[in-house]
Amino acid sequence: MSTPTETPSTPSRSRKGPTRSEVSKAAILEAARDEMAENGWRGFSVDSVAKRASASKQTIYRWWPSIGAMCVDAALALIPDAPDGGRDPQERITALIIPLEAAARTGHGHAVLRVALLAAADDKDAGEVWRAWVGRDIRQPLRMLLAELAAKRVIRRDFELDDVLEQLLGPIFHRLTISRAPVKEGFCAEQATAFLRTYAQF
Amino acid sequence: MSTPTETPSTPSRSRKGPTRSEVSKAAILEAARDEMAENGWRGFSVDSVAKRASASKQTIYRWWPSIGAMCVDAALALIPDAPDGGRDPQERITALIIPLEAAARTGHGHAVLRVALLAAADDKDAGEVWRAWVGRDIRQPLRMLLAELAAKRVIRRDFELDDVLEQLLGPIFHRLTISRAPVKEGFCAEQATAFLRTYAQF
Amino acid sequence: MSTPTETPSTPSRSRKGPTRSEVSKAAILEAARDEMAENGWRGFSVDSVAKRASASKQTIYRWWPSIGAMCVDAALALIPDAPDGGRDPQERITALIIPLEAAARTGHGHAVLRVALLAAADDKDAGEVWRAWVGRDIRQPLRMLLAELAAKRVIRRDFELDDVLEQLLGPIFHRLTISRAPVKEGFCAEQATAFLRTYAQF
Amino acid sequence: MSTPTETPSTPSRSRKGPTRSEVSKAAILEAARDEMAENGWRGFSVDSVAKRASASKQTIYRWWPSIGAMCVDAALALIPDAPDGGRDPQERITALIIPLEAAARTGHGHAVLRVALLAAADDKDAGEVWRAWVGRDIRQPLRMLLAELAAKRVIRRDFELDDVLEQLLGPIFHRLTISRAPVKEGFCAEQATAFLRTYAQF
DNA sequence: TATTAATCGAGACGGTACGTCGAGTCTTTAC
DNA sequence: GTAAAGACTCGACGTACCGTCTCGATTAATA
Repeated sequence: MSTPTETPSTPSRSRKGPTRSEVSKAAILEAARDEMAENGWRGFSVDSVAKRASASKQTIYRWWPSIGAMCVDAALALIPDAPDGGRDPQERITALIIPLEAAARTGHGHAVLRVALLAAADDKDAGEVWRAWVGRDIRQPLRMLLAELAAKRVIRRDFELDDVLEQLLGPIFHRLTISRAPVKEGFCAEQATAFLRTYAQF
Repeated sequence: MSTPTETPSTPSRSRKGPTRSEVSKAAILEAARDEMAENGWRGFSVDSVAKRASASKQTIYRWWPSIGAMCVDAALALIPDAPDGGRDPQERITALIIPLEAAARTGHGHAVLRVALLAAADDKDAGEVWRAWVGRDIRQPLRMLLAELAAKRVIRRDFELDDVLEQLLGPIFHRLTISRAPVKEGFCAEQATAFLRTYAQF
Repeated sequence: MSTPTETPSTPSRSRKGPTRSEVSKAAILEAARDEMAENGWRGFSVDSVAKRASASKQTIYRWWPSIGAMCVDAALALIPDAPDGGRDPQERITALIIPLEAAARTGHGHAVLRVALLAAADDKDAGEVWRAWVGRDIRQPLRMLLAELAAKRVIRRDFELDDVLEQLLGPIFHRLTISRAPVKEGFCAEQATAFLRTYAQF
Repeated sequence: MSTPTETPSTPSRSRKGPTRSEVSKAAILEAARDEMAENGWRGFSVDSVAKRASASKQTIYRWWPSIGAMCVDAALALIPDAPDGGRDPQERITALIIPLEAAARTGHGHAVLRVALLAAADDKDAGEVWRAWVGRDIRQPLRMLLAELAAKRVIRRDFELDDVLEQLLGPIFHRLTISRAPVKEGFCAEQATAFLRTYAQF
């Protein structure tokens, strides 16, 4: 996992009354994933999630700013942490995006990720949650890595970080959403290879 | 345009009653594009389109199997025909995908294409319409072109057609949907260049 | 039958083209009766009648001012002519209303009459058609008969014709519509008897 | 009034969430009466009632099994309780049915009652609601009264309760629905008189 | 220990939209 | 000229959800 929503860093617990029920939260996210996989984004409904999780709609609206944000959260919970990449440039780039491949290859992860991407593209709040996660877990480490590779003259310097991000993520997103084809093992490694060939220092 | 909806193979007026009103069809697609740009995919409503087009919902459901299919049709009408590519391999590849760039750079084309992509990813019928268009206007010509380039030893032979398609289309789709950044002029040309570098014959 | 709508008395056949198709009319009324019996008044639809009769909706609207009027026509076609009443006052009164009883006791006549009454009560045109028929076939003969009976001192003179009509017709209409109980043989005779007892000359 | 809708046999607030909004209920019935008077039965629409009452359609369907049942409820709310009849047989019979006359003579009561009767005749649920009310407020007291009068030899014994009911109610229903004539004061008293003359013990 | 504030489930509420059906009109082809 | 076929706009159907609100029950810090 990657701590998608900020847990409020345990702020001294000053309020009266009961605190947030983590068991409710988990049940809601679990139910949300099932509903996402079954009904897609437009067919997704808060009522169904609440009923399936035996939760109240109010509880959902209390903790997420929009249902799209909840969908993204539910999907992010499926994405494992990035592994250590070793020393090889291709492996280090692959390591940044392979958690997505891993999530897409487990259970209904493919469908859940698809709906999360649709939510991020269609809903303001969901988009912010998604881009915040990508920024922290992929974009920022990628920026460091590319700077290092450029300094070592492994790759050229004339690239736009966001263009690279799109070339690395675009293909897998296309596969998850439009073509819906299964994500083969090694798919992300291929993208990393393609990137290095494209930007290789000649 | 690229004749998105099939013209009926029997052009001769054989049935009795009245025929499809082309005025209505145009008004509906126009209204659909406006609604798509304004409200996104989940916020898109048939009622609004019908009202804006002064059309009946029945008329919409009569001619499209689902609202998603109509959205894809509405977007496809924005995409111009592919230009002639000349002789240069990079230009010939670019020519296949540049109509998408052109559509994304005109008026509300960016938003309309985004919603069409979301519809294609979220709705079965819409996905079929979209993939049918891609298959005819991009995938099939691309297959021919790649076979020719491989025969001339410009590119390697060990590629999967669908992987290439995803590498060419994925980045622009990501930009249209997730990052929502404007599509710069020459964006598609860059993808073609990247592809040729990746698959260059060494 | 009682010639509910005026057939134009075979007027010289001067126009071109085919004249009104009597076979169409019969099919429409037959289909209408079936639909009335199956779906009631609020559930009755012109589309269904047209489809069942293999007729065009236009044909229906061409010949009846409203669907209610058509329903009343369809029901009136079920009502036989009044029999000759003989000399007995009770029998003569019974004879005026017994056609309704007869119609209500055949096939789906009960349901058809119910819907016709609902149409007559709910639709302006239907009401006029119904009241025209009642006026000609019941009210007018009843007026003559009551005048004769009053002259012979069989009944009192202080009655309102319309009150009498309501006392004679109200019970059978109530049975057809609200209670939906079967109309027993002799039901109308009982009403006639009750009327004579009520207005008997003492 | 006569408590048309069943008060729930469990008066104690046992369930969790909110209870039925009586404000909404009153607004809906009021709006329904207006719509009934304006548009009749076939022209009556739930959408219009909801809009006029500033209520949601869902709220209507939550509490009534059908729109017809709601129409009957709306009309029953106009009918006052039966007065005390005194000792005179004619007055005691009149007292049972005079609430209908009273309702029919106030404001748009005539039209509202008409539509309620049409609903009761055309819609299963509405018919049940109507017959339940008639059974409790008219038929049952009438049965007791007639038994008493028969025991006192005021009337004959050979009558069918439902036939009597039809003779008492049929005329006023005919007037409300088919003839649409105003209900004169004393109309119900006349029916009671007619009944007593008809069934008088000779 | 009692009070109090926040949480939770359940679900009613006013609304908007769904996809279908029907009304009444109009247009086209067949006879 | 009449009829079948059926497309058209418009409006209503009964259902599903949205996001908000209210209710009784529960839970934990405060008094």
